[in-house]
Amino acid sequence: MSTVTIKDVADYAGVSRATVSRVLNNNVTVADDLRQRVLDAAQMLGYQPNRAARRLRANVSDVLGLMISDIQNPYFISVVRAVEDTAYARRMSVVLCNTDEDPAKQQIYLRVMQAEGVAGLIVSPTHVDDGATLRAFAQTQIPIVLLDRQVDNAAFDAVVVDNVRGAYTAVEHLINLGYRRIAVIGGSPHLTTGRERLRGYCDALRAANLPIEDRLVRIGDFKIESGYALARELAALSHPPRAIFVANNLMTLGALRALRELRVRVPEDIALIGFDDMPWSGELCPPLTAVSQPTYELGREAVTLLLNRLAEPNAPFRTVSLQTHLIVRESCGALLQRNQGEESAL
Amino acid sequence: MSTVTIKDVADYAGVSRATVSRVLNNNVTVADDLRQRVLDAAQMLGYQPNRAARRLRANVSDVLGLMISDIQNPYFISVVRAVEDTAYARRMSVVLCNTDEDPAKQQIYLRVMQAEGVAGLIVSPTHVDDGATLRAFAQTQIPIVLLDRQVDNAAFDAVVVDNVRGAYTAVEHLINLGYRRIAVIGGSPHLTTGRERLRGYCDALRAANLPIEDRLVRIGDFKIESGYALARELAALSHPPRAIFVANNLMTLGALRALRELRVRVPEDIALIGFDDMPWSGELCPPLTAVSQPTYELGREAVTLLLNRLAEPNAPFRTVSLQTHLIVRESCGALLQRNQGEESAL
DNA sequence: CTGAAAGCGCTTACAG
DNA sequence: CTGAAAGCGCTTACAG
Repeated sequence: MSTVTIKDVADYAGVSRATVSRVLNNNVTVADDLRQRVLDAAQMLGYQPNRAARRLRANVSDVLGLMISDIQNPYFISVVRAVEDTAYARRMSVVLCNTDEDPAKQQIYLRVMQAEGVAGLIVSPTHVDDGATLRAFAQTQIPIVLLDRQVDNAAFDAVVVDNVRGAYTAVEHLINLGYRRIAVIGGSPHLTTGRERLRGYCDALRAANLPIEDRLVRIGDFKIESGYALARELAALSHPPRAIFVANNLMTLGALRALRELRVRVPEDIALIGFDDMPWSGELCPPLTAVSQPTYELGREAVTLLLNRLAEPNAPFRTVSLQTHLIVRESCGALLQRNQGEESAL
Repeated sequence: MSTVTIKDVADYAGVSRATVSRVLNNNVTVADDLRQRVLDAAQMLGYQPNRAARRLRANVSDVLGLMISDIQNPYFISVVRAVEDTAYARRMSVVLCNTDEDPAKQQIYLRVMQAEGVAGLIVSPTHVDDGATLRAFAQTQIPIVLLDRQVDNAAFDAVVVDNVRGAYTAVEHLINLGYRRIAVIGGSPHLTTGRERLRGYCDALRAANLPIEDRLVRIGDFKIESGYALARELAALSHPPRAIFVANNLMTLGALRALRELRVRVPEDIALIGFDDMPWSGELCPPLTAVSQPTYELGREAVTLLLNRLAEPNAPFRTVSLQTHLIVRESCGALLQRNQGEESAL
């Protein structure tokens, strides 16, 4: 298994290195017997073309860059898995980095990716203002596809979810259940996901002619701790909400912890719906009603967009928007037995 | 941001390309003024050495391969995060792949990693019998460090956890709580983790002079579904166990789901302790008592071992074994109020 | 259809 | 201490 090069294969097959290369990248016609000899030799010797050399010479790369903004988030895990699977099927590798929601780190990684010679980049940007940075990077001719979040003032291929509608549906569900005082724990306002899910919340209240109360609108940063802190604040209100819509999975986990500690019963005292489903959402306490994103499809679609872009560099940019769906379990109170009188008090 | 090469820097600084290279890899003395000119020029032009070229020529690589056996498992997420962080601090990138517990896929990825020219490899092997495969790979001079699992008949650097002791502690805890009929849902017997955690279970029972009952020993495959199926089987026994030790996080989640569906109360009817803690284990239903692994340290230590190996290729192989600790919450029944009479019936 | 040769962007003996 | 040159393993015009 010590390194066998194209020269070894050429010698073994009795042809030139050019011919070996041609056969293996089969873009051009090679006589059948030569082709066969080369294939046999490569097989025999266990030849594996050196990717670094290939990349250097041909400006052709088999590696995909994946820049995730928070690798601890279960949401992204599923995406990573999908990207990995899809890349594997195309015989590409993926180099992964975690920008940790930090624009500076993202900037550094962008340069690493360039130096690494990736064929293309899938990135969940750290900020709506990353447009300029990303556009500058795109000058290198390395295509970018945005994942999960969009960016202002710049056009890229993107795959996202219909956040407004997802949030709307969740809040509407609470309203239909009879809740009137519904709070929101929103996500980062410098992220499109944060903005859009908040919009969905507001739209749903307005559509039901319900007031939007300032004190019931709390903005966090999509991390566990902020969900925890904000849920505590809401529960401590003199006139606390009867339901909360939480804009992502991590904050939902934080909120659940806070309410547990406070001995606030979910859903009896306060109902909860979270954005993002997780494989174990049904085992949480209580089983979580959640807006489920098609994470696997998101990742797969991102790779597809990237590959299409590589094939057609000048095609118009395309945004693929996928729908979410609500999974109703117990935290929203849908299973609660209540009488009419009680309902009007929610 | 279009590509600037070493030639551009050399021209700009008025030196040869060799000098630029020397300054940037500062292994050799260069006159201070030249050095400064080069540094300025590089800074000025935003020079980023082409990694593919570097790898090709110098056989020096800045990329670490990370081969994970199940990227969906929250356990590995934390490890990935640690590896990523640590690599980043050393200015290295990581190329990730998911072998999906499949030896064939692992084999393919091994070749990809070689072609990719990684500096070294961190791998959680798919099977104790992967020794031969990995040893063959090691012929390429690319060092390997094993993570989480060991392999038979082959020596590598490795970072693992004391599984026997971790499992022992968990089962001992159950025994101390008064449980006598304790079942186990074990992991894959072709993995050292599966074997060792089972051993810990057996050791603890023996130490307490408790019998090991065949029907209370169920072996799964570390996936959710097997935890689910096996928990159902145990609960359906004519004389079901009063406590279960589950050998990993995913199977624990499956067991929780099964018991919920069966309306078996945890811990009142059957107590549960799982191997592996998760950030949201406290929010599960009920809050989970678990054997916590120092996942972040595991990942960090793996990178350290790899870097040491790169620096000293002939040092003796080293296995770093980290300790786990038990986090007591509610699923084990520690918080249950019981009287003496009841205890003797467990 | 096939081979000899140039060259991708680096690093590193080899001279001086 | 510094530069000219060779060469890492490929691919791709350029001839034939």
